[in-house]
Amino acid sequence: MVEPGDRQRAVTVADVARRAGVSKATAARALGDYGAVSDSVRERVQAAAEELDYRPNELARSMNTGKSKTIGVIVGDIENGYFGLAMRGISDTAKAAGYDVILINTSEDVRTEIDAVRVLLDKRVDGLIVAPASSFETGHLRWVGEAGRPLVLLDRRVAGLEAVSVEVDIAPSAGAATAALLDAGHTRIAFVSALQTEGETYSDRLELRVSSVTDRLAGIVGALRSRGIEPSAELIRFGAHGRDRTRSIVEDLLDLADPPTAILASDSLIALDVLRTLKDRGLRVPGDLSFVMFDDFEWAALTDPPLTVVAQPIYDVGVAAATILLRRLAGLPHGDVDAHLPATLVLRDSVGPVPVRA
Amino acid sequence: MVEPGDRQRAVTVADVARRAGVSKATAARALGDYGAVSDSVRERVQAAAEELDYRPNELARSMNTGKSKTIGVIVGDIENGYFGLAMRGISDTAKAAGYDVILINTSEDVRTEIDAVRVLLDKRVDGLIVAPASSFETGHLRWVGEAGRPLVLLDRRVAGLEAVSVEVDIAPSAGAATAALLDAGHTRIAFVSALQTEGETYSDRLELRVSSVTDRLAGIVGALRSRGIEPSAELIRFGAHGRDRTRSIVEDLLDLADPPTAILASDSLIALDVLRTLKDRGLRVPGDLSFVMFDDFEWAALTDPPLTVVAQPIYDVGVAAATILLRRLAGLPHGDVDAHLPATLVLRDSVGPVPVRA
DNA sequence: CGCTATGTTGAGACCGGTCTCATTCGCTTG
DNA sequence: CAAGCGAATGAGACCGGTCTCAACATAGCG
Repeated sequence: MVEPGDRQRAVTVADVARRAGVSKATAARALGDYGAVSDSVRERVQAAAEELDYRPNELARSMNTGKSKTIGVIVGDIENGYFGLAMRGISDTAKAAGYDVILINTSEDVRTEIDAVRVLLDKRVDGLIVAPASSFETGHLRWVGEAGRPLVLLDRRVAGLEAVSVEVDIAPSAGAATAALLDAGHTRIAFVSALQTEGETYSDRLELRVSSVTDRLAGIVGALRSRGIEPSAELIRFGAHGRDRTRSIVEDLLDLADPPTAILASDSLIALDVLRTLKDRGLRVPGDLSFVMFDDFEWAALTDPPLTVVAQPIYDVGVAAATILLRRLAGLPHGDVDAHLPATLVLRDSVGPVPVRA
Repeated sequence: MVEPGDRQRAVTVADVARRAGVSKATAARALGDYGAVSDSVRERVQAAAEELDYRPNELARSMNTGKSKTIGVIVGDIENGYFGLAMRGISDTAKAAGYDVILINTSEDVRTEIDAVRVLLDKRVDGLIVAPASSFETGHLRWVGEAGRPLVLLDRRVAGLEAVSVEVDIAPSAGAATAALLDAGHTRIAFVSALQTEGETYSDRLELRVSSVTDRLAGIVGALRSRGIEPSAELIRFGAHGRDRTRSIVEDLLDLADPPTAILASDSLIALDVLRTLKDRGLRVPGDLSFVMFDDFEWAALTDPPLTVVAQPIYDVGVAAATILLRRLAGLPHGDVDAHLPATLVLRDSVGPVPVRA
């Protein structure tokens, strides 16, 4: 069936037209069903296309329609179940609308993100979904609008940018998680995040690069203060990216003169490393330390002990982001307002009473 | 800086050429640094490009170079940590070589996979990495070669296809896991896989659609037979995709007249559902049942009990697949032979002695 | 001083589609 | 029966790059 020669040159409309005995323009019309074509010609052209196994070159098509039927997605780390699930939501939604997805991973590095935006724009994606690594350095995000393409922010918002963001309304649940800890008698509550800051420790003035972390902290600090507890800078830690760094932060926390009796982990990757460190130190949860993780995955109910978590509707965040982008691409109304999905506190067994000091 | 008018029309080489006072051809040469251009002109053109903030249209470039600097990846489910990690390996490797990645998810559905191949080929990706949903229905995989593009198979092989595959050499470890179970005294060992078969139960004649499952089974059956145990069809179960189906399979297994005393889960998604079902039934691992999971993730060491697993170098599989593809694209030698990466059995606490029958 | 080798440059074809415009044809209508 | 109209079709421009080829300039050489 397939001759060795086939593989080189692709079949074009011109080939189909020649075979059907019509002009290129007519063949294109019959194939793309636009304009007027007589039934007989249409059939003849379609038959020719069939015989030649014609496949349109989407690149060429994109070039003069200006549309590529592709959306770009830029995230910090697909390996993180959070983005994996969101990606799935985006991907499913996009596919249903006939769009494809180009994924770029930034490792939460702004430089990489800048390159990614450039590349995707150069490739003429129709729109972009970005989980920005920084809400400060956002010049490249502006390029998207300047190129006339819609942008939807995932999980994080950026002030002063004409882009809709889809976020999880995490502060209330962060507050609820903290309240649960407070109710159990904890007052020394630590928070560990992967976010990189410029070596600064927490204070009211500290502005964070990532809104989703800011929100977590706002919820936690709010709950603390409502019980008259002033957040302690030594218990709020950033820079826990990678196993080693997380480990040393946790070690550091445990070696404090007045160590925390509870830890909140900003995401599941950190949570795993924190738990592993605790385990290595022979500390039991919740016997020696209480623990809460942001994000819920199926394994969180199967750990020892099952983890109390702040569950986020991540898949739906992806779906919402893609839906808004797709609506904008279709010229449909989309509310033009940031979307907020609710998070919920799921109580399991990793929160317990404060241990009696030895 | 940015006028409202900017956003519509993109700056082209022609614009840059006009501004620099040279021809389009010369401007293109200066920008793409090919051909010969005098230093003065080069500088002038580059300055003009800078001022106009010129960005090349990659679509146009791709169209006549025939290269898109993009590779397509088709997997069953990115949500599955297995593919998530492999994707990360592919993505990292591709990016380092200046390639982008288009990802399509098939939900292990062959029809979707066929469409995906078509779409990606139409988009003129330079090469494809596919984890084929079926080793029987492979006509569409042939298209890739017919279109003159390299194809690398991920995790699964397909007979009679001119494509290199990158796999994990899983049979030996599957055998070792089974042997560990046998050593602990188990003889009723069940295997649960998500693979869809045509309603058939296991027999020697049953041919499976996915080689990685075939290999797991080969290792298991081999170990069993070497101890004189004939595999029992009622203990080898397929179709465990989705929580409900997995649950009913496990329930079914447990309700057998002679139920298994150990279960091997073909991947982490299934493992989670199996464990949850056991937990709901009030069964303890390894007290009541021993358990082994294929794939290792950080949480597997933190469950109750820590899981004995067959660890696979998944990230490296992704890296290897991308590396081979990239080498073929660069016209470099790549060995042209399937790559096999080793798996290892990691003993933790989910395997114990056979419980004494009540 | 004439001739060739080398380096620069511009004009324009080309990739494979889409789309505008002019032309031709058949049919209706006064 | 001629004018008028819409449908069908072909020719060719266009998208924004790459690349070939010819023209031209300068320099080196005998």
